[in-house]
Amino acid sequence: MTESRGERKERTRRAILDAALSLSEGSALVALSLRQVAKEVGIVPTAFYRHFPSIEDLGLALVEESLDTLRALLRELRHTAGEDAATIIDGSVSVLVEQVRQDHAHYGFIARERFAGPAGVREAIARGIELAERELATDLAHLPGTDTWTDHDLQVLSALIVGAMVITAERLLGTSPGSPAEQRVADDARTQIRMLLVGARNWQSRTP
Amino acid sequence: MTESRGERKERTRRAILDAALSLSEGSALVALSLRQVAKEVGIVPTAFYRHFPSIEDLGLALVEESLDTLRALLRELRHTAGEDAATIIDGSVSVLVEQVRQDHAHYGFIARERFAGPAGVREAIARGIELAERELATDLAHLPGTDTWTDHDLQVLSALIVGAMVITAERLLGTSPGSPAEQRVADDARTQIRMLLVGARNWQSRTP
DNA sequence: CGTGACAGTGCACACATGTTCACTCTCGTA
DNA sequence: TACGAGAGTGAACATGTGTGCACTGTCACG
Repeated sequence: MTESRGERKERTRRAILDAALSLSEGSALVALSLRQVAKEVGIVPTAFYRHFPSIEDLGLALVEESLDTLRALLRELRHTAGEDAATIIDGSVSVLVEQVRQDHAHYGFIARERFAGPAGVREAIARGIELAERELATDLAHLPGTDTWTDHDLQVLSALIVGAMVITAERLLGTSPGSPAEQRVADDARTQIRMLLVGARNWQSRTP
Repeated sequence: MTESRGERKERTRRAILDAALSLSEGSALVALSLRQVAKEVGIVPTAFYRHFPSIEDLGLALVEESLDTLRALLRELRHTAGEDAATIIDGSVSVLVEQVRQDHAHYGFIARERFAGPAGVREAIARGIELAERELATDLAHLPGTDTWTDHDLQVLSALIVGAMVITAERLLGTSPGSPAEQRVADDARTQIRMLLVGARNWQSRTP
């Protein structure tokens, strides 16, 4: 017995989460049956209840986990410093590519459940994205050149950038790691955010 | 009997489509059962097969229909002329708001099934969006001021614009018609596309 | 007028699902 | 060392599901 009681429980909990993640791939959370995941994990259906009261709660746990990796992405992005804007952008997109490649399952889950998931799941994801927008806005406010900007315009700009990131992530999900397609998506994303930043640089907030 | 045989069949076909659209709202296509829609329509389950060979095909028909309304949006957008760029943008966003408001069910369906739907459905939607990007790119090419642009850069720019439109549509889906929230989303979208176009105006394609 | 195509019915079946309950066995603790 | 908590079992249930089959009635057409 090299495993403690708690470790063993945690291990099957993880197995359940992984099974759910893998099974819901190519479909949706709502099309996931308790018995299916139980069979995949290798436990009897009723044992599922020892870990989650329902599939819905399993979904919420999965969202929580996925949002964690999303937050990790943001943290990583924040540390992507550089000399000029161009290198910052290039680095950020690289980080995005890396993360999506690495946590493919989680990002796929978020993409799928963002609109198709149950209400609680949808709201949690929406909150996560909003948070990203707000954080980016405050980050932008501390950058030089944004002194003439309205708070609201900064908010709108970050929404635009985050939106571009989301769409890029969604596109990346459809490509395989290291493929030319992935490279193309990444390059295009870099170009897009550059365009977008050229726009920002020449922007002039109208005083309200 | 004021209804012909064919009209009657078409009517229950429509009823099935509408029922599926309404029932899949708040969930997903994959979580839709044949018996459920049959009960909603008021026919016996097996009668469903007179109209569709399976739920999956029902889904494809719904996608087709939804993509039709998407194409209608594009057509409408194309006719939104104006003096300067600003009025074109304002008009286009207004059209988007109007259309999403009017065909809420279809756009919601697209948003939900874009990633959570079965493979065939996902691909059909992806093709529809790509088509929109290509069409916008050729439209942009005929505009003055884009002579120095690379074909590829034009393509990337339209992907960016279409992406912003998609995200705006998704945001609009969460607001109720005529609400202040809807107004806010629309206004922000106008600002975003303006920013984006300022970027485009100052863009300089690197010769490859 | 008759007849056949065919939308819709009703029953049947085999199967999957969520949840219940009483149970076993084993680790951690008192 | 004794025991209790609790992860996992296995049988049972009511219910929902897709689909097959024989059927009925009625509109359209020869």
